[in-house]
Amino acid sequence: MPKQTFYKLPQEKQERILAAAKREFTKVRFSDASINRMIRDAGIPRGSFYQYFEDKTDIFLFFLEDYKKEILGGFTVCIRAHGGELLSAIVDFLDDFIEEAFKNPREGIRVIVSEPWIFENIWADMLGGESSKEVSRVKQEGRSAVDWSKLDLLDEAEEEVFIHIFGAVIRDSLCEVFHRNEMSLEEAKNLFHERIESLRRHYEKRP
Amino acid sequence: MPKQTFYKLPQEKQERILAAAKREFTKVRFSDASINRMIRDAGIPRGSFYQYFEDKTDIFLFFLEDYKKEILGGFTVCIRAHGGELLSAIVDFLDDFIEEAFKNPREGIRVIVSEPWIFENIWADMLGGESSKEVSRVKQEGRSAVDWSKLDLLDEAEEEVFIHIFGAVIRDSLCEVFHRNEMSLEEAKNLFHERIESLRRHYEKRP
DNA sequence: AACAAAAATGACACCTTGTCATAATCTTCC
DNA sequence: GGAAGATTATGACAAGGTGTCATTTTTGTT
Repeated sequence: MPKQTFYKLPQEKQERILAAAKREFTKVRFSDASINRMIRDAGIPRGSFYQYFEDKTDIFLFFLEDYKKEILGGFTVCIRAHGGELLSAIVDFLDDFIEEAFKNPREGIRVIVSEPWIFENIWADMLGGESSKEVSRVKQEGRSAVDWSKLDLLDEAEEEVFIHIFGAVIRDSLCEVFHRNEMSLEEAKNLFHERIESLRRHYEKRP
Repeated sequence: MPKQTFYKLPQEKQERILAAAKREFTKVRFSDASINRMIRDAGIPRGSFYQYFEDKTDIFLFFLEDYKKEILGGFTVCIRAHGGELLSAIVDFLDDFIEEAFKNPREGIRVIVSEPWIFENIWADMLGGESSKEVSRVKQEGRSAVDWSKLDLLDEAEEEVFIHIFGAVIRDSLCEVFHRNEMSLEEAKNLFHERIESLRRHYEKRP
């Protein structure tokens, strides 16, 4: 996370830097992102960057806080719209997400799938772990929007385990869709549907 | 995959290069691996490297073929030892794998978790996709070593879906164990057990 | 205003990668 | 054997990346 100095900066400058970071990180994958380009874009000298951030990871994590709120917030809305049904909600959410990603070819999605720890970082916020107050709130909301009684889980421990399994499947599928060889929109959607349906068949309570 | 020129090289030189690649890729994560170090280690000039390989990814994929055979082969033996019970086999296999990884702190494991597409590449060999003849054979053996009748899967399609879900959970857990904050050996093992047990409870046929 | 602390700055050292002109070597054919 | 042609080897080079640090500028305090 940014150093003290960064937060003392005028709002305008902070935003300019965040915007440049966002442009860079949504354009190329993390490992290809360049500090050089970001500072050129933001119009700050090289030395200043290191006055504000430790390194690329540092500014990325800062940027990610924003991105997280956006994603988790949107998902929570979606869960509510589906009356707490997590699995129906995710299908809907991913359909939109993929469509969007196919429209703006590849942009943005790279943020999530480019490094294993990134999705995990996002996902962890639905579980626990240290996050900023704001993100914590968003996380709590998301979790409590789910109607857990519809799933066949023994106790809170397995509830947590399920969230991990669920997250793993989504991440894995996202990687597959956006990382490997080309795939049509229909194929991509279908890939998700199949997997979520399998989870539903085995994890939803039967009457 | 390597260019023609590489395969015309004397065996000894090929092996020297592969060995150097292996040392590099098992020491640092993919994005930090340096061609420079590899060629220095292997004692070949810079220009030659590009005569043999396209780039870092190219030599990595070459190295990975070897690594895959090792991993998939070992897992197949383990599946057989468990009479085809996939879930029991994976618990056993991962226990060993993690113990090994904790002994030689962090070495090797990086290969798998450092980039999302790597594990997928390995895993894909249990499903299909283009692989070398040798790997294909290993893959077929692995798949047919599993006693699928013990799992509650509708048809071959869901069998395939399950392999993905299964792989996703393992990869996700590996990332969690080796990527994020420190974790004790016991905690790590327990993390896997919990998740595999949940899968077992929901995916194994009930009497 | 004078002094100390904090922040800004860009040149620098050192790394990386991929290319390319040239040199060395191997093939082939007469 | 030797000359021509194809293939391979080689390291210097350009272009770009990162993190540091001595120096200048700004800010805050007495």
